[in-house]
Amino acid sequence: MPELPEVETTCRGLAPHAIDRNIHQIIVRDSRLRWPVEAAVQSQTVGRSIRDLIRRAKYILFKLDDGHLLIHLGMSGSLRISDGDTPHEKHDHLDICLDSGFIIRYRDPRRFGSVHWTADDPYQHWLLKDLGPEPLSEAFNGTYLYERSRGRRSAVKLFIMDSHNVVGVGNIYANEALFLAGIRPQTQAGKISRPRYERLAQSIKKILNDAIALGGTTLRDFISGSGTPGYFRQELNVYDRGDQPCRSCSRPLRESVINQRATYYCGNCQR
DNA sequence: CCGGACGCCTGTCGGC
DNA sequence: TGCCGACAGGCGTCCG
Repeated sequence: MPELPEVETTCRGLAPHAIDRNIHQIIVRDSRLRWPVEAAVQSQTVGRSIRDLIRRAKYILFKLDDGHLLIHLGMSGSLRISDGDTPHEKHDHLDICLDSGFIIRYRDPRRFGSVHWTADDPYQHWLLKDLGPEPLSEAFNGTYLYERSRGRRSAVKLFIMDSHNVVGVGNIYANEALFLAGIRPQTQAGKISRPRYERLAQSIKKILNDAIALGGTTLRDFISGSGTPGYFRQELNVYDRGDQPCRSCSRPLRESVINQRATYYCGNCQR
C-alpha cells in the first residue's frame, strides 16, 4: 500500500488538475470503505472549489472553500486523474468530478481506505489529532527518537512504524531505513543509543526523500495521480529480497516476521 | 500506559 | 487445471 512517498507522489500528480477547480459532482458507487462514506462527502462539497492539496501523514487533504475532504488510501487505494470518457472499472468506488471535465477517481480493491469531510480544523479530526511528527520536518530528529523511545521495549521497527511516534513510515521504508542505519529491526527501541538514533532519523529522511524523487515504489499496482508507476523499487536494498545477497557485503539477507509483518535485514551489516 | 494480536477486504501466488 | 492457504504497501480497536 501507499506509504508516505506514494501519497506525496499522488498528491503532486493531482495538484495541477485539482487546484482551483470546482467540484461539479461526487459519485459514490460504494460507500463501504474502512469507515462508511458519509452523506456530507457529497452534500457539503459539490459546488465548492479545491483551493489546495496537502499531505499530512498518509492522508491527502483537499482544502475547499469551506471545509476539507480527507482521503486515506489504505493498503490498496489509489487516486488518479481520469478523463470524463473513461468508464469506471471494478473497485472504482468514488469519483470527484471537476468542472474541467476531468475526474479524480478513487480505486481501492480492499476498501481499507476512507473518505471524510470535515467543517473544522482537519488536523483536529479524530483520525489525525493524535498523529506524531512528519518525518521530513525539523521536529523529527535523533534527539526526538532517543527521548521518545526511553523505556520502550518493543522492536525498533515497530516503534518507527507507529504513527503516534512518527508518521508515514510503513513496512517497506521501515525495513530500508533500518538497513541504511545499520540497526537490526528487532532491537528494543529503548536500548538504542542517541548517536544511533541520529543516524536512524537521517536514514528515514534520506530514504523517504529518495523515494519521493523517484515517484515512490510500485510493487504491483501503485500508480501516481497522473497514472505513472514509481521507480524506487529498483533502489530497494532489503525489502522483498530475502536470501538474495546484501548489496553491501554480499552475504544472504535474512527474512523474519515481526508482528505479522515481513522483515528483511542483513545479519552482518545490521547489528 | 504499553505491547501484541485481531480483523477489516479482495486479489494473487505458490504448493499440492 | 483446481483448490486452499498464506500473504500483501495500513491502522483502529481490543485485550491482557
